[in-house]
Amino acid sequence: MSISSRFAVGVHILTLIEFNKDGVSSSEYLAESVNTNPALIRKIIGMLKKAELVDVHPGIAGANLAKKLSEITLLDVYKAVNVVPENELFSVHENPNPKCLVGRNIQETIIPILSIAQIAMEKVLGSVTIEDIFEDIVEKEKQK
Amino acid sequence: MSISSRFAVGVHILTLIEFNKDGVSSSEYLAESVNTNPALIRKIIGMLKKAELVDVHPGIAGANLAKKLSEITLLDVYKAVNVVPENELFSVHENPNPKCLVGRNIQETIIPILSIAQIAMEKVLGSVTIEDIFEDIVEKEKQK
DNA sequence: GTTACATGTAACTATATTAATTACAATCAA
DNA sequence: TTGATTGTAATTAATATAGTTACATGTAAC
Repeated sequence: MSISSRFAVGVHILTLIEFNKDGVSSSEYLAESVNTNPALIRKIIGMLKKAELVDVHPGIAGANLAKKLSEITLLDVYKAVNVVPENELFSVHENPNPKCLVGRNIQETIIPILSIAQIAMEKVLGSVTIEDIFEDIVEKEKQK
Repeated sequence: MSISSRFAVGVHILTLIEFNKDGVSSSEYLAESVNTNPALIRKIIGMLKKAELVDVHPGIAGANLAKKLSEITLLDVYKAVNVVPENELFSVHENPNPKCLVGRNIQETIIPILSIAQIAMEKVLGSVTIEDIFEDIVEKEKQK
């Protein structure tokens, strides 16, 4: 199974809001770039708002960044859009048999290891900001 | 989303086969420890067999390890049971708008970053062997 | 060769998530 | 008041998980 593309879409949205900072980033505008429909964008924007990454108001067109580009990491977005349950990237079978030596110890043995693996992944996301994405897109575009 | 517990069950199975190496690890025996049913165990064992981590034969009761404990990493198990598509822990929206600056660059910008995050996670799994799990269970049990 | 038992698989179920979509109430600017 | 936008609920189709039943296939032992 894969982590929902809500995360990638969230990054796309935030980056595009910045590129379009002199314009109005309505859900319809954003949806056209992502290539999906506005309702889905609004759902994701709602999550980003809850995490205080964007400002957006009912009745008023357009979303704006609530923080500086350099202060929003991919990890912030990842957590905002709720694609992985807290500390549960890996699910573990629930009721191993306590009468068995392995059954009664396996969870406390592997859960910390799986947690370290998850944190290693999240640490990478935490080291990249939307500003990095922004700059990289500028670079990539230059080369075209 | 979470990664399927097939992975944790796979680790459980391999560890238990080792603890039970003087006995017969039938799918029914393993299922009792995992606390699920034998058919599910056989399905997972089948994947472990395909990855050459266990030996098992139709008609003959019991599965055995095909490699030394210290030569089986959690990453081997993770790949064997196919819980995450190759290099696609993160899914990315498929058809961003090429007419938009962000749309036509976002994929090639974020995919390498997401790949680095995934590899960081997998590297942790690659650093732990079933032997480590085995030893840790021995330790945990001593403390009880 | 028949019996007993185990593995390998297919099929089916219930549940959950994703992504797409429609619909509409609530909100605000002009 | 009008027109446009956000917020949100509901629906759908597709896919994955985990559990389960059923049975053909394969092997050993009698």
